[in-house]
Amino acid sequence: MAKKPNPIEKCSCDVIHEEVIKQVKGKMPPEETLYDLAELFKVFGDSTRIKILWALDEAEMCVCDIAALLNMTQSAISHQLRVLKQASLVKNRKEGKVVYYSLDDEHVKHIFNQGLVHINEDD
Amino acid sequence: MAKKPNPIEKCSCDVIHEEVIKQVKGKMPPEETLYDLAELFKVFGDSTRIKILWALDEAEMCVCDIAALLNMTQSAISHQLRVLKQASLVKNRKEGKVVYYSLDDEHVKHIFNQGLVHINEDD
DNA sequence: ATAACACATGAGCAGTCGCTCATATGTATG
DNA sequence: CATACATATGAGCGACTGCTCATGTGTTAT
Repeated sequence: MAKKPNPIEKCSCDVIHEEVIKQVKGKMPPEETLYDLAELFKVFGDSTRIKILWALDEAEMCVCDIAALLNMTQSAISHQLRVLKQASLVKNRKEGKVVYYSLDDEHVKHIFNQGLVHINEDD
Repeated sequence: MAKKPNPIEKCSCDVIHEEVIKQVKGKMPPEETLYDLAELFKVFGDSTRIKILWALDEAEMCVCDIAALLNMTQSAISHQLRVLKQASLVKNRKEGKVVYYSLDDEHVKHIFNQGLVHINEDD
């Protein structure tokens, strides 16, 4: 088998299964979709935010309540709520001085549950 | 209303809804579960790993194939495959010099799909 | 207006992450 | 044996993250 010059820049090794690569490449979703997906999971990738989301799934709460529940500073919670809001995962309503947060997506629990299924497998 | 000393250390503000906090606290899963869940989503929170998982869902591939497909170095891919394997998301089999990777969890696509549902909502 | 309070936000810092580069490991081949 | 090749891995670097601390904003009460 004659050695061909590697057609792909960054990979120093020879391409072994060109057909497979071509086939898979055709089935991959657009870059942007995969990027957005990663960005979403990045938001879930922090235990503080997971706790906040889990708590808000149980009840609407104000910033101070969440801070007390998780035994963290108001500032830390506020920063995280900002991240969650930018990801369209939580919404808020204002009542005087108090801002109440709640979930803005009914899929959050579904995503959590799928994750738990993986965790609870024996490995 | 008499001001009570704040019973919780880290929160400087008054607890406004003690009943709600107590109720939600009772329904929260154990710390460790929420931490593990965050650790799992942290693995999904990188577009390179998302691409690898998506590709492996289409076909079993060797390290070199994946590197070529994603136009990245073999080293970068190898490092990421290590992370994915530690998370029990991929498995591998060795055939001579070549190591073939494939998905080790049929739930991966379900988790992705739930994420996509969120992304595709209007916001 | 002044004070008190709930919350938001910017700066800064320690820790983490994902890559590159060099090199090590392991396997087939001459 | 030496060589070539597929992969793994450690060190190191720049970028990012999640917190703290100080302060700003907006609302209510006196």
